[in-house]
Amino acid sequence: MRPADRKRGRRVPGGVSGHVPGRIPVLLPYPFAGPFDYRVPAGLDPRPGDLVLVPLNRREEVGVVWDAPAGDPVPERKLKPVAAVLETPPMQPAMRRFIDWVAAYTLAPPGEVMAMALRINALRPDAPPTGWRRAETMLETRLTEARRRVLAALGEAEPRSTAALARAAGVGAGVIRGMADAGLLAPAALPLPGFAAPDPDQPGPALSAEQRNASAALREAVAARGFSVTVLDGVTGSGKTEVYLEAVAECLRQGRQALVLLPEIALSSQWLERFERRFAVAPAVWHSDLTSRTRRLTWRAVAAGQAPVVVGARSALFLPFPDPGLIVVDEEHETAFKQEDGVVYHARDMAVVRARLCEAPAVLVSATPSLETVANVEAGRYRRLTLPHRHGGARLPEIAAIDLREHPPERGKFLAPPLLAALEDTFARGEQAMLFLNRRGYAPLTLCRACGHRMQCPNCTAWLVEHRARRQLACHHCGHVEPIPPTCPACGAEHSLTPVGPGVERITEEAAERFPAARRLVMASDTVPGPQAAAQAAHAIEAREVDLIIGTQIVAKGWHFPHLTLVGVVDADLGLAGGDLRAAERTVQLLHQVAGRAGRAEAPGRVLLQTFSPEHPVMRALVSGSLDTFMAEEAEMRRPGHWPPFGRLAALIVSADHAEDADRAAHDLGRAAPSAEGVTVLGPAPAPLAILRGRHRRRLLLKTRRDIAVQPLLRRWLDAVAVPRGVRVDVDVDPVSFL
DNA sequence: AGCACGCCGACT
DNA sequence: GTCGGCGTGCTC
Repeated sequence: MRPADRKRGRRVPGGVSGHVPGRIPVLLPYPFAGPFDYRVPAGLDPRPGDLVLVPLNRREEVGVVWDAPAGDPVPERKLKPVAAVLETPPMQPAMRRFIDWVAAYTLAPPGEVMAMALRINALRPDAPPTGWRRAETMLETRLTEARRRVLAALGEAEPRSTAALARAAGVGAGVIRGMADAGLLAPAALPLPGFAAPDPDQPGPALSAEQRNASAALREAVAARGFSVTVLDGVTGSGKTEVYLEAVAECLRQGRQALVLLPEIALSSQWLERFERRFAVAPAVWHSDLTSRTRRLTWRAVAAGQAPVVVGARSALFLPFPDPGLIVVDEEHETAFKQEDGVVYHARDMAVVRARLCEAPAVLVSATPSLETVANVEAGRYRRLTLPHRHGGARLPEIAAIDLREHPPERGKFLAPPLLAALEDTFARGEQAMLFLNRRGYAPLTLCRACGHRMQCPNCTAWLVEHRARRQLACHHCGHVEPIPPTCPACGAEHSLTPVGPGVERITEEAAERFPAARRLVMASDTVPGPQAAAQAAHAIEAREVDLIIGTQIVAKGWHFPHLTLVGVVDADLGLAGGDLRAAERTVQLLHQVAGRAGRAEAPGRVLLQTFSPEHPVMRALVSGSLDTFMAEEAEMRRPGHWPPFGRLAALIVSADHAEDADRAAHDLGRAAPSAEGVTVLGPAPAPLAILRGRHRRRLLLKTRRDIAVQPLLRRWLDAVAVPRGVRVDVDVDPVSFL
């Protein structure tokens, strides 16, 4: 008998659990079509959900005992025996059903989906502690000044990490190492945030009557302990976070765990501060940049029910909550919730599925709910709570368009006179301003004035973006970089390469010329790379150490800057180019979110949209504040053609190293396309990014009525076509990107 | 995903 | 004569 079984008090053998006697299906974390069968040796009794060690092709792998018997039974003689049942807590039935559901919906191999739930190395023993405390026996021998500072910084209480200690003492990490070697410091486990119990009953910020009503409704949903979906739709600055934190509090009172999904956890320093203001402790956080130790400890704490609240990116959906009592998706309209590589899934939709499978309430939060969500409200599937007013008496900003045909910027410049005047006024009043342009770098295109050559990525159908500070041209799709050439690579002309169009760097340069006294801060994914940088930037803005923020879409996300009163959108038309189904919807959402950064406290906010088409419905909707009307009109445009949310879409992306291979495979797929009433196939056509990372790409789009499931159609379709080696077909169910 | 097997170039 | 390049195929 193995120790593991003894500890779990299993009756051995005989009691085989409802499967074919002596054999069990085991799902392995690889892209196989389904689980593999294994023989159960005498002395082991693996049950569904158990983590097991099994032989696989000369190796041993960790898998999970699955529920469904495998499809074609493999001949008895091929079966290998299960090697061991692991001590790790078994995977819950609700999680197994969730994995099966996601795999079936996205057409991903189930093992690949399960890998997301196991990828935490939960099995390895703990890494050695990574912090330091004072050694027990302190040899007060000749301490250097640096070493004395380290001991002073350390104090007697909490152990601290090498990096934190070095920073606090103003010494290098080498000093810490040396002290450890000399026995002055002893290793100690670092405390992990997120496991402290938040007190739901400690008083939080004062809520308005409107907020109290909404939070009462959410608390009821949590108290009902069943599946429901509530949409919390409140204008920017209405205090939605504080409202749903009351639902979290209710969940905690029940002793259940809560999960909050944020689109960009790295940028959520202000969210974490709000959480701490409400509950006095930090939540556990989950995202891809955690150290492996923190990952492992967090995963285990979640599995043991000891992390009361987890705030995380989309991958947090696959954490092993034994009994979640609430799932919140904040900024539910955000496309960042769509995972685009590996298993292609939408975390907002899968959060609703997970909530349903574990009979918990889901809350979708946004100031600009997606059309999908609005359609679900109107169909009666989701309940909607509305917060129509800003919190604390603040008013919504006044939004106006600047017609660039009437008010052109100076030649070679991008800020129109009315916007410059507004900036000047704002700075004169001592208030803060923001310029928004969703484009990183200096210029999106570099052109030779002599021969017309355009600097292009060697691997992608994309222009290279100039990053002047780094003296580089970069591809934003594949990461290719090259130095800015001194002469035109096509014609050899000197001084002929010209930047065309603006990026945030170029706008910053223009602002610096116009307003040399204004203190500027650029916020883009490359200048604000991580959580610390984001927190630092936010604090600098809050402390009024910054007058002008120039940023890409990362400035749109939920920030609260009380002294910010002017937002200038440099190119409001930017997102509308290209025939993307959701271009208008996304542009309205993004610009509305950006606009919502203005005037969140006493001083009223103002937003100026630079556009060449102020008559465009998107601009009209933003200016008049009639977002609901716009979305209703957008919906009516999609309804007759059965476009989402009134129909279903799935994309097939065919890619190959050679264009001919991609074309041939795409045409073969096109010929085998399903045809039926209510089913349309568009394409094949070259993808807008026809070459990406050196691979040639073609797209086909399957569109069906809403009452037709796309998965069986897709399965039959893909089974009917033999895809040659070297050609890949990726399936994207419910695509949000059409590149 | 690994990790074999397999058939073609530069080495002791 | 071998070491080894990574193309392709299998893993219950």
